[in-house]
Amino acid sequence: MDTPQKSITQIETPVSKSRVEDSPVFNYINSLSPIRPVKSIPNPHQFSALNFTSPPSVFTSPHLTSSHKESRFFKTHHPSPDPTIPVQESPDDSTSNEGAAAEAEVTPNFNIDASTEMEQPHIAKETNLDDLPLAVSPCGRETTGDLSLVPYASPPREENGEDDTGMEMYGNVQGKNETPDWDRLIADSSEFLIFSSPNDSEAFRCLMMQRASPSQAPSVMMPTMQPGSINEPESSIASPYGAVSVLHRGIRRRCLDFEMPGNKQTSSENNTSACGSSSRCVVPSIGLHLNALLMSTKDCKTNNTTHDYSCSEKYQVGLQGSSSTLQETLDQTETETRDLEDVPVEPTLEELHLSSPKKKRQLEAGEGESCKRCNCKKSKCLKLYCECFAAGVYCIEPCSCIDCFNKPIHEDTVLATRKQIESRNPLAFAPKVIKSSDLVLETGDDASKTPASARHKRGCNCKKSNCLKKYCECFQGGVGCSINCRCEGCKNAFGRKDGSAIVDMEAEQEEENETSGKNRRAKTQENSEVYLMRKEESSALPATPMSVYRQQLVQLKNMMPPPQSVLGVGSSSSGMFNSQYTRKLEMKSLETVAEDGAEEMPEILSHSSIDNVNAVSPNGKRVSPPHLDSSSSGRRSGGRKLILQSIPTFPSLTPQH
DNA sequence: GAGTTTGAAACT
DNA sequence: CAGTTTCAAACTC
Repeated sequence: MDTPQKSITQIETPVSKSRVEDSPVFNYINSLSPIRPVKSIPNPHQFSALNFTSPPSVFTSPHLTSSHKESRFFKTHHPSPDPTIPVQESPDDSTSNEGAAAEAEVTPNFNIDASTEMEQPHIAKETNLDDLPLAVSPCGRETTGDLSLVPYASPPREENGEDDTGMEMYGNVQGKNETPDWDRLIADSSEFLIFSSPNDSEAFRCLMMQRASPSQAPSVMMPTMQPGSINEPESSIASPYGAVSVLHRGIRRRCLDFEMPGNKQTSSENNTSACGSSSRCVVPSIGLHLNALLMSTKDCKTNNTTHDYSCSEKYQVGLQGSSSTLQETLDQTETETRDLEDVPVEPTLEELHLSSPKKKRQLEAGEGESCKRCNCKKSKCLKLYCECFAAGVYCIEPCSCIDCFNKPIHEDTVLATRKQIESRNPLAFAPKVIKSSDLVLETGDDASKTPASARHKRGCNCKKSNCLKKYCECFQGGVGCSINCRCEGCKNAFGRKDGSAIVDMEAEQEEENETSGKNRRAKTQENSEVYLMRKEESSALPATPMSVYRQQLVQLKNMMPPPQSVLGVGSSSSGMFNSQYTRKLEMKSLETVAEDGAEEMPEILSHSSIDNVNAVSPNGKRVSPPHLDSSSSGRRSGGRKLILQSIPTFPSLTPQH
């Protein structure tokens, strides 16, 4: 509004002056004076570009650092939004209409430029700012690299707007209005700033776009979003920054992605629909999604109407963003995969979620007892003795614990205790079962040498159970014993310490011999479950959530779904992923990827290779290719194949629907 | 459901 | 790091 007036005035002014003074010199001067700004403008643009490339101090300060580093925690997101908002708001405030218009105008130009630079022309089609750069996002992961950058974002704009259109515009403006240009410039600059500094904004938007796409968003978004109703503001705000983090880290990205979309576009829809329709309202919270998931799945199942929400809310302890992410990712992935593949994989969800021993127990006990949980009496549920606590979940009604402090009410205590425990043992809450590839990286080759690809983190110490009962964590986790184990008389059906085959017939026979008919039968089931669990776990741990979950889903689908579900002992822990642990895994995964040359293939392969002892190289470094495994063990072959298939499909997951 | 067994977690 | 104690799950009856 102001700008037009100003421009008019300015334009007129020179004329009036010229009339008054008539002297050509004055005219020139006057004319020049207005021109100056115009000329200056181009410079400023460049300047701005430069400045923007390196996030301007003003803008930068707010979003910048925190976003990346804190990406894990949703909380982090909060700060970010503020910066962006103010920037955008400022223009809007001054000229709400103009600001919007300016953005709209800018974007198109930007799009064009972006398209050229970004290489994605189609993006331009999308009118929304978010869409433009983000459109690139489809790239999703790769986007990170591309988007990365601040530099990128800023320059394009400058070039685009300023060089071609921008200059022209300004030129035109000069003729018409000078001031308006400034306003635009400011607005543009603000936008630039926003985009550039956070870069993520683009990525974020990409994510948003992908997720947001009406078709997709709902399913995926739902879980995260729902809680959003409560957290909406946060999520929405956080999203952008989250996006950044997301870009950098797959897991978080997705989380962020999911969040993001919900926030912006579908938030309203999703929120309502999600929360309302899907019972699941996962608390945005932070962590302990596993439980939430578990709870949600089970409890929800038991009580359809029920509030997953309550469950999730109750149960999830905001321990770690990463973990939460995983969980969310799982849910989302599941939903997505379902949608995509149309295969009814209901069991999958359960299975996935059931990873924790508790769940197993629950299942074993019967679904009626679905909520059965810990029974702590002296630990106050603040020690790893407590399965709930160990799983990062709050205790709930079904728990028969006494003097329980593992409740939302005592969140502070829980977190503090958790921290303490983590300080003592950073991996205390990490999944107990780790896939061999990871182990290889971590421990060296030993682990890999052992029969199963997945291994217990620390190894068991069984002396009387022969690693044939759930007393044994390895057995419970469905993984074979490894060199790390100090067990005596190991007869682990999934793989002996000495390296015997995992689920070999021999092992089964031995088990059979040892166990009575009933027990045997139960065991076989158990084993199968454990087996599946183990796979899931092993895969899940290191791999990015998406890939893992995908694999799991595929496996589950293909593999005859065990009656109940695979309870992943490790899964519980997996839910707990520590940030550190997650980092490690990520790092490892990256390494593996580098080796293999494929991003997620390595992980998958490793997972697939679980069964093959032989597959593992003597060094234990790399696992043999999946096909070998398939040939080796008939049972799993299906799973492996599936896994392989899953890999390719993986990428598609995000965007679809 | 009570009691026993077991091995991890915690402590020293 | 090793030994001991504590703890709660797993198991048995």
